[in-house]
Amino acid sequence: MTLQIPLEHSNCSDCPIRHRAVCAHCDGDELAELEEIKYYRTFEAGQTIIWSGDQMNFVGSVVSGIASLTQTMEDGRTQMVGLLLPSDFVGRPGRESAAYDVLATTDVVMCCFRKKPFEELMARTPHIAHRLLQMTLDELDAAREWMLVLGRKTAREKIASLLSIIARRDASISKDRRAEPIVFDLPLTREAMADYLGLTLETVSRQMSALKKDGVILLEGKRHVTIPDMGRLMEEAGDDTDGGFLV
Amino acid sequence: MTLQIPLEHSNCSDCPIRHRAVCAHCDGDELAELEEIKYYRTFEAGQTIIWSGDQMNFVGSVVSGIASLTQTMEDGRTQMVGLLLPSDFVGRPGRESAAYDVLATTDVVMCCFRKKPFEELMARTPHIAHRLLQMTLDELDAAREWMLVLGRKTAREKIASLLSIIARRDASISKDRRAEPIVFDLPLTREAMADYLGLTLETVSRQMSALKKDGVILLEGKRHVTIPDMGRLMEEAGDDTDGGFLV
DNA sequence: TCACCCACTTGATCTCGGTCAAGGTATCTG
DNA sequence: CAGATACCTTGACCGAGATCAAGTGGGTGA
Repeated sequence: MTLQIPLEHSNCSDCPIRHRAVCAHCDGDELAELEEIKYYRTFEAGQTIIWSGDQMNFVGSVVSGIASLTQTMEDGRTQMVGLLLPSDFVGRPGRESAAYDVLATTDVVMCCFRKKPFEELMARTPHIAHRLLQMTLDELDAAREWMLVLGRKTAREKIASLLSIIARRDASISKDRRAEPIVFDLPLTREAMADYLGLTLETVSRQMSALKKDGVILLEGKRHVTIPDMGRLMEEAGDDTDGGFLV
Repeated sequence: MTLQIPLEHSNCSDCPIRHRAVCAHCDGDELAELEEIKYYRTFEAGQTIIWSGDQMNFVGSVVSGIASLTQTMEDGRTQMVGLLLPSDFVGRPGRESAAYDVLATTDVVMCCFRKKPFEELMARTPHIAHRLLQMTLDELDAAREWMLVLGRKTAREKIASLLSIIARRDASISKDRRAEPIVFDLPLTREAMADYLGLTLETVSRQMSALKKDGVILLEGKRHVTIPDMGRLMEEAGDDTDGGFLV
């Protein structure tokens, strides 16, 4: 999903974008400049961070918590079009207004930069622009993989795909040994999963139960997931078995 | 979908990317350099232009014809994840291999640039990098709009959405008067439409017939479409009535 | 002119996931 | 502790779209 900074690198700063955009080619002036235009904001679970169509006066990245980009039709049908995990970037340099609602799915801390100065810095600093292009291309890849999920996969495959995406992101942070079970807490409600996958929450619930019954996943409570065999999960997702690990 | 250069500007050159990437801030040296690394390739309808996973040694843009980015699962289910119309850009600066199959839906002429020199030029030329970032953001927006279509719209709404996207692109090239009927030839087979929308070709056919019966569209033969009332079509698509024209 | 092909249409039937409805469980509050 | 609330599960039923199966029509080549 979108973008990710290995957390062990965040000692570079408590703000991921500094590492991603700047530290790779560290430059004291740029760091100082970023520091000046930087500020933090916190949001509670369920709060709307940005309304679609609003003027956007900042860009930034998620420090902790989960946010989502969602689109809503007049009759209330909603589709999540982006999932923002810690270290993901928010905002569109060069665009004045937001294209989607950004919702805090859990409590969220964001590190923000005032947009105008950030853009000016970007214009003067080729490697920041380059970094941003790479990040955007990553997001585009993620969106397109997601389109295959939405358009062609069954409900069971959709759930397996989502679990494997989350598991992969979690696992790659801690370790990439493939054989051992992967354990994590689901950061999404059943409803958020449904909005992600184009399903209803009832179907999500049923398929979670089915995957549990079949031993593909283990569930403790409603959110704590153990994946005993990642290969098995990826078969269920309809991906080739180890594609995700080779990316 | 994706990107578009008004065709009346193409007198700047027969190759769209020169206009998009360069001419806005014309510079003789850059133009000469692009000219050197440029070449044309033609493909027949049905041919695969690029295989997913292949080494990509060029970037470029579509001069004429329609190409599509598609993903295929092992069992043959396929989903189109990008539709490339004339003037759209192909390729991922900074990536070595292709992420999707690129198929020629009709006969296609591409204008290509050898990738290595193009990237070098890009590194030296901020406004090309900037242009590319804007194009990629546009594609990301298109992909996310498409995700709403795939995840939450009914078959009828999906067809109406596709027709309105194609009509809008066609219409904006010639004129943007809203009241008059819009006429165009569908560049896609029913099967390609199905792959675009996550449907079967039978469902596409049925919904086309239904829209015709209800007077939302007029059909002469199988491909020639007239849209008497664009607002009506957009209502059927579930979009707000004039959103598309305000973009 | 006929045979063939390809893209498309239409019909009959089936099925997956949506809808509606009832319960369950954990946490918080008065 | 009772009641409220938010989140989740499960069951019964239904319908939109998939699947399977003919059939149509226009274009091409022998």
